[in-house]
Amino acid sequence: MAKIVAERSDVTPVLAEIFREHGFEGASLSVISEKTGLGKGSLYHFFPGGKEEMATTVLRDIGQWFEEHVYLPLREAEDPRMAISAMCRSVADYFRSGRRVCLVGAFALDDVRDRFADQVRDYFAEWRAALATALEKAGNDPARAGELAEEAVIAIQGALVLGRALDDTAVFERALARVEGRLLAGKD
Amino acid sequence: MAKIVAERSDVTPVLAEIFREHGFEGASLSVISEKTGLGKGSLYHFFPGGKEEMATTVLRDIGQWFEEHVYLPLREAEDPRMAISAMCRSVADYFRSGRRVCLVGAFALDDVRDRFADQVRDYFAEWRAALATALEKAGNDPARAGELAEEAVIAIQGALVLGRALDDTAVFERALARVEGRLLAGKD
DNA sequence: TCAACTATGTTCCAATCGGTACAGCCAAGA
DNA sequence: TCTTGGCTGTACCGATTGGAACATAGTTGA
Repeated sequence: MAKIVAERSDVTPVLAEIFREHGFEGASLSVISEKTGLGKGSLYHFFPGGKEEMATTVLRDIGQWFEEHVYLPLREAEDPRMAISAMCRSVADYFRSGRRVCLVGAFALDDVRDRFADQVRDYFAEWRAALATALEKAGNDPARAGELAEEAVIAIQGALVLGRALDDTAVFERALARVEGRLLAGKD
Repeated sequence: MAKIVAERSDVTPVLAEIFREHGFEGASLSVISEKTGLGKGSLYHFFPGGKEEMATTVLRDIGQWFEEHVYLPLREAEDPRMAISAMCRSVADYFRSGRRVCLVGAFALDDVRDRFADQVRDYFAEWRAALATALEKAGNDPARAGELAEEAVIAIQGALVLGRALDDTAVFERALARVEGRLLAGKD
């Protein structure tokens, strides 16, 4: 058979979507094999550690994407208010207006959280910290910046839950608009 | 062997805790059998429909608890502001300050949402509606009441996610305090 | 007192699980 | 051209899955 893709980096986003859809336990090797188009042999060639290595790879991938597109722009922005707006756009894009689930959030609610505790914690801790940094640069005092940042992350995650529960993308869009407004206003 | 408990209603809360801890796919019959202390024979006597029936029973149980302790008091409160405060206390209790996960929220993020879509949707829809009713009675106009209610439910769910991800119960407590303050203030 | 019924533990089942072994395939370098 | 080594499909492994069957023990009503 011809060498078509054969790079871990090509398979990782597909794996991410599978884990998002089925969760860790629900993602069986057979559905992984089917949706990636890779036989078990290939899967274990790329991920000798099996499902666990697939999941950590996916989590690292997600972490890197957020670091590059969200955390770093927030931390190093010249105009923090513009960076915050940009974050909201990126997040809306990434989560497809709530149609897409946050894999890290889903893992956090599951008992697999324990197996990936470090990566799950870091994802949210860095998000909160980067947003707080931007909020401070926008003129909020440290305590207020931390509170606003935490509230924003909470609202985004909660909106993903509620939006999927009600099967209504408007929930997420409304929530994100509120988040942006409150972050930019800075007051209660 | 002696008849010890032998009621569905005795097993249901245990099942709920198992599903909360492991998710639907992760809750195998063997752990269910172990934690309930019931053999497979007994489990299938009480729940002929297998795991699916166990889950729907648990969801119905949760729905009834919230109807009785949260939704109904909110809808029929004489003093809506006191009812809102009572809701916050009930919720903090129920979720054990964030140490306990919202099973319905966890299901919403999983692909099992599709199998229990109606129960998942109703849980959140009724919560939002009951809270909005109380907020209207407290003097908010309907649009504002709906927005505040949605925001509160989102914040609670998001706080459960973030709290578990960071393994920090203070996250949930802070969030709930903010929710109560904002619901009672009524303004932005 | 004795059948009828309910609850329970044990056992078994086919299917599927995650994972391994391995033989061959292909493209590229020597 | 031949070799090499990364990739792939297939067959298979033991373990576990969700589920069903069944014999028996406890309870109950006649």
